Amino acid sequence: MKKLVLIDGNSLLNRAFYATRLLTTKSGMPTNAVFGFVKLLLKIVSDQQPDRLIVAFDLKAPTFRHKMYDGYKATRKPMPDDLAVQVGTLKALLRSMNIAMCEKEGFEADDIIGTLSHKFEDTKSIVITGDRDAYQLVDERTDVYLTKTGVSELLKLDKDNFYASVGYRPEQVTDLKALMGDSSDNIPGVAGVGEKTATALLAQYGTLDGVYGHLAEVSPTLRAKLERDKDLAYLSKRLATIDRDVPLDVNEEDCLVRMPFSEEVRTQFIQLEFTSLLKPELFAEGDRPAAPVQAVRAEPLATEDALAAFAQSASVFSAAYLNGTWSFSADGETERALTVRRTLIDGGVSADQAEGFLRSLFEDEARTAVVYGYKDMRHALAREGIAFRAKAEDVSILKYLVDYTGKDDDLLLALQGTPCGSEAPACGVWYLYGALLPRLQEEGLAPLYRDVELPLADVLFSMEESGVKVDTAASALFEKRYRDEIAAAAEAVYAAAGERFNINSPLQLGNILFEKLGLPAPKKGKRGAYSTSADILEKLAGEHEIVRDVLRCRHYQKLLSTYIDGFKPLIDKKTGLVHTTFNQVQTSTGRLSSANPNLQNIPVRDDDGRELRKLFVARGEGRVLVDADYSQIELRLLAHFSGCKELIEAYNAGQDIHALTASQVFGVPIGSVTPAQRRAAKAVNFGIIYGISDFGLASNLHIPAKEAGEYIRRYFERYSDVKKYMDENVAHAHKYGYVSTLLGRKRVIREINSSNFNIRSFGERAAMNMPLQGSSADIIKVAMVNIHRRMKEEKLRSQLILQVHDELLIDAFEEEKDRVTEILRYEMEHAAALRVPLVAEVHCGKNWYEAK
DNA sequence: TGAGTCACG
DNA sequence: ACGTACGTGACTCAC
Repeated sequence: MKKLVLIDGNSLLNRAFYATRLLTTKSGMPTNAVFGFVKLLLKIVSDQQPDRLIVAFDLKAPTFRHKMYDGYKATRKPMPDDLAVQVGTLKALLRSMNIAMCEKEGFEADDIIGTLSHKFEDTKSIVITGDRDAYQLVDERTDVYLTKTGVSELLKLDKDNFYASVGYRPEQVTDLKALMGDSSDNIPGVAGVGEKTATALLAQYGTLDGVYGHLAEVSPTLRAKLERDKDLAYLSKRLATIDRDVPLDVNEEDCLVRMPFSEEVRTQFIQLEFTSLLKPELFAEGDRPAAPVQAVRAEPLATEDALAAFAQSASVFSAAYLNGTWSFSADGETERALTVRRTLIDGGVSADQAEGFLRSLFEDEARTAVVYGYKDMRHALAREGIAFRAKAEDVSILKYLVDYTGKDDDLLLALQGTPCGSEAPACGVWYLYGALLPRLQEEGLAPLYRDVELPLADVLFSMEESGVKVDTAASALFEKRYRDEIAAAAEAVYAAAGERFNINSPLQLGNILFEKLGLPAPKKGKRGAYSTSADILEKLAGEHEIVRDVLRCRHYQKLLSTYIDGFKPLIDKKTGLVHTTFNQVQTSTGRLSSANPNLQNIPVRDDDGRELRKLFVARGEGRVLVDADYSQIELRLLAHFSGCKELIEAYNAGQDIHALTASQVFGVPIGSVTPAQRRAAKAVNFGIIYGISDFGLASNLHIPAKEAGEYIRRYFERYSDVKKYMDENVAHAHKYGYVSTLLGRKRVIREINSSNFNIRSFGERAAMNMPLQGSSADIIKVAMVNIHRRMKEEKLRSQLILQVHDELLIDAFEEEKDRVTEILRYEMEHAAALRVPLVAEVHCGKNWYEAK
């Protein structure tokens, strides 16, 4: 006898939605119902091992029951938006999984299931649903599994246990509903008869007809109710009765459960961020390198012979370093994988032999090492005194370029869904490499990878290794000053408040300012929390002197904790250098990020904070810092991409672009633009780059949204090509799901087709901004690679040490200063040929403050 | 661990 | 009508 599983899709999705905590992807797409559904589906398949499986869905169109009774399901609330958007996601996923789906206009999923449960010869049916209506389907060929509180718990009802579990028989279900009704479907039943009375009546008289045949025997009040609603009772019975004769055209062969799933399903799981479902056994073997897995299991630990044999044959190998253990894998003539512990000596290999092995692989320029995080591995080897001279392939960069998801990229996560266990990361790296390389080609990203990102990894390695010199003596002076300022400001705050409290706590501060002192505040955020942000406080500065002291306290607290105390443990005591880490695979636009410490957010905007830059100095006598930054690179890219004639001509003529914008927006001659007008125009130009909105511009300029909207209207009226360009970006994102940069770097924007206005609007702004921000990143990366190469070629000893998005900093020898300045300017200005000139401004100084 | 705040381009 | 600027990282508090 064959086994057929029939799932009530809507019912189960609904249950899964309420039983699973709200999950969303990083981009905010809700996925909890789909996740719960798929998890249960996989469990059913694994537990039941069915031959066939069909998921039935309701359609929105009215059914025959609506025609019988206007009120049918009239009280049902509409699906919440977060659930409604998941129906399409689920169906798309099921289609990829080759799961048969069935829906029919005019019928509900129940009817489809009822019909299919008897359709096929020699088949036992299992119905999965959260709806008790399906009880009536239980018979010798049909079991019903009801979802209990969670979704993973199922209550099994079959012919034998039904009466004991439920208290009546399956064929009585419709009669029961006829009497008691069903509020969820708005089935009326007999008024005044509930579950208890109905069950008792049916226990006594068997059927609805039986009840009405023995009306004389029931109590007068009950008899009156039954007589009055007799028509409703029979109508209710028809409404509750599942139609088991729906005309359906279902091919039995299409309902086979096809496991394992295709690569497409794996891709969708990754996109939905269902990482816990990425189990290797669920997916087809496909193009996986199967051999290394076998080898790993056969030969997990290195022996002297194994090392020698591996080194002999592996001209291309993958390597990973995790928790003190190296692992290697190769796909050469002798497929193998092995692990080497550096500290614990396993398999008779000594520490020296292990080191020799590492050298023979990594210091050999003729080999290719495929790794995940080349820069980090190069650091790890450097700490052991081993150079990384082999040609490198970095899978983390491949993944970043090809399959950007915005998730934290740790190796183990990336390896989920590969056939390799955690004991063999190198095998996983090899697998990912094989999977990603073809996609790099397909997407036209190979030049960006080979000519820019991969060489850049070497540049970043060298920048991190060089480090930046910090003047620790000066740092101590700043520290003293900040502590004094904080203490004074805090005392002033306490005096004005009449009590001591924690000024660093927005909660306590809000209560003091807005409750105790009664300052006016717009209530903001959930649970009525007050905002104490600088933006709000600055508006209140005139109301009470405490506000200025709070701001002063905050200001110095920020400088002290982030740039003095925060830096201390990161400064190398012997050398006085800080070595930041540049993350090359983090941002959605292609920019770098900097951490531990972050050297890309050192204060500069206000004069007081800017002084901190005096702490970052050239590393000794005879050295100087050379700083170069692009002038308005994103606006120049906007002129280039949009083809806007006015902007292009202005840049070619070296005009002041903000003044020009001011003259256009405010309708005054460029010579009579006031400083305030120029400032406003500058904000408009920034707004354009960010994907402008009247509200955003208004809050930035502190003007009414209507006025801001007027600025924007005038801007786009004057620069209509810019408007057209922005619209094209949004349209492209809608159509293809991504936008791209000058060098073809892509950002997938799934938010763009969201039904949620906020999420969609965010996607549209991102679509407008990313090509500009990302192209700027492309260009400075090209410049960095070329600058590094030029300095090497010309044997200069000066070192590139920092990149701050549109700025480069070189720690230069005095005698190389002029040459370095020339190289910096030339390579930055020639990193791309645009319709407008690229301009870099270069300055020198003993410290970063002077050089800026 | 997440929210609030604030430093940068 | 909706409720907002784009991209980061670090520190602090409070759960």
